[in-house]
Amino acid sequence: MIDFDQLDKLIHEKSRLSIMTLLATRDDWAFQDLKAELGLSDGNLITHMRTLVNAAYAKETYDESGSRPRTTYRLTAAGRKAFKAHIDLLEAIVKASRG
Amino acid sequence: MIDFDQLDKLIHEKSRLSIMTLLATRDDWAFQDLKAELGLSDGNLITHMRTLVNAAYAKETYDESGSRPRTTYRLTAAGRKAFKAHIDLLEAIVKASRG
DNA sequence: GGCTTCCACTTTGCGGCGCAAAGTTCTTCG
DNA sequence: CGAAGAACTTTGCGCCGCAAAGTGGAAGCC
Repeated sequence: MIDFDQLDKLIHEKSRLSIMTLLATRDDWAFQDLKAELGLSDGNLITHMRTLVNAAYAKETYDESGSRPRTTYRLTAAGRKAFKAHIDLLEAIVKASRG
Repeated sequence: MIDFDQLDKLIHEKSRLSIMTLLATRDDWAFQDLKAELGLSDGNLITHMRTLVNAAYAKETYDESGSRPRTTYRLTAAGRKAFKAHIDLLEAIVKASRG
């Protein structure tokens, strides 16, 4: 049977699952773009991003060269690996539920 | 893009996702069997089952005919439908993450 | 046939966390 | 120079997953 314990709680949470899915599709995401794309509030999003950064799943980059500050995020190798493992598990769940 | 808001919070939670997956594979599940299969504590499991029953995703049946009481659960039509929709969404997420 | 043990749930309490509202800092505009 | 807005940050509330303690009744023991 599937080992549901291996579902990474950090990734499984709905908002972070959506964030990780976006981060996996493109190298860099600005805070504002994530916010707009996902419709999350500022406070909500930053909390999730901090969680992902603390887990070393994402890396934060400040860019102060422009007039307005700009924070971008990208997956780390560990983040990409953990996300892939998570997706593999989800796929197994889907398959088990269809059988 | 995928609408992550449609992920049913009741189903998405890790423990309940595992419970729903089991309930979907077989008609009837006894409380004790679910507990043994998933390794959840009594209090944890009953809380989740109550949540699912309250949501009308599962139906509870008491059987007092034997010497020991026995509580069994099965998915309702609504539960089966909601679970299927959830699995469809997970599948879409998996596909989007592979592309 | 009482007394203890065990079984099958239930209830309770705590800790953690998602979420939005309010706050902060800095830049731009009149 | 003061007000407005942008881009985060902090704070506080409320919900909820979880295990530890509780309950009520059957089973074993003598």
